[in-house]
Amino acid sequence: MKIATWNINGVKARLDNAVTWLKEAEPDVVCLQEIKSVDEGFPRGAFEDLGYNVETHGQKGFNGVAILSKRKPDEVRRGLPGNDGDEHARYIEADIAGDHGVVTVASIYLPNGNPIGTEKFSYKLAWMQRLEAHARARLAHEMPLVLAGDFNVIPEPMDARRPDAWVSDALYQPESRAMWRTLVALGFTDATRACFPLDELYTFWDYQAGAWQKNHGIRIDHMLLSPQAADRLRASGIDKDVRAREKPSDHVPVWVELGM
DNA sequence: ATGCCTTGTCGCACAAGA
Repeated sequence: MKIATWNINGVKARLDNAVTWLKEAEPDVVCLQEIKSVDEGFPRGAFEDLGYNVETHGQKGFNGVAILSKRKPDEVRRGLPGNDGDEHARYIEADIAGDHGVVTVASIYLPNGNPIGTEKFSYKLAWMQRLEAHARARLAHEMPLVLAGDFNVIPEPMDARRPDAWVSDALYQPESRAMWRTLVALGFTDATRACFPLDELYTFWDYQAGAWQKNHGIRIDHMLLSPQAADRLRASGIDKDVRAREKPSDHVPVWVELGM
């Protein structure tokens, strides 16, 4: 089973790009972030024509997440538990059957948190604490679980071409990175890094200042595998070439192949 | 130091992104 995640930065603006990539990559499950659409406005027909079931958790104008799945999910849950007053659409998870068991897949759009020192940064850290609590509860089931998405965290210096350029950024703050480590230490495997321990891996290049041309990238899109999912890890990759196409997202797809 | 681009919005500039 191939599972992918991609922050597409606007599903309507990226529709042609997304269809092209889906036909090439042929993932069984796709987690999307920043769909920037309400549920009713999501162009579901274009994805259904490719054989996908479409589950969205959208909102107007910004944020919004979705899960596309070749097999119809057994169950779908929307929103990250822990704060009923949180209006941001940043979390959706689905139980999806493979040929050998069920995997729970979450599409995550973790808050950016900039600028630091504001309520945006405290919202990010609070959201990460809620994610940790939810992940801890899910791990207790001891089932295959994949947390996939735009985590908006640069885990290590090697995950940025120019780490010094990010020292004042919410993505690279000690608190953000510590929360990331706490989450991973619950028992997750960072799939892409596990497959390529020493490689230069980036998933985002800013639109501005020629970041792509200068390879001024960062790795912030991640796939965390529970022990039961990690046992089945066959391969992982980053579809970097998507960034060089016409009208690209500033993020590129990341994927894992699980033997299930 | 700031903006650099891009998307979406009851657009005609601005918020949000990272």
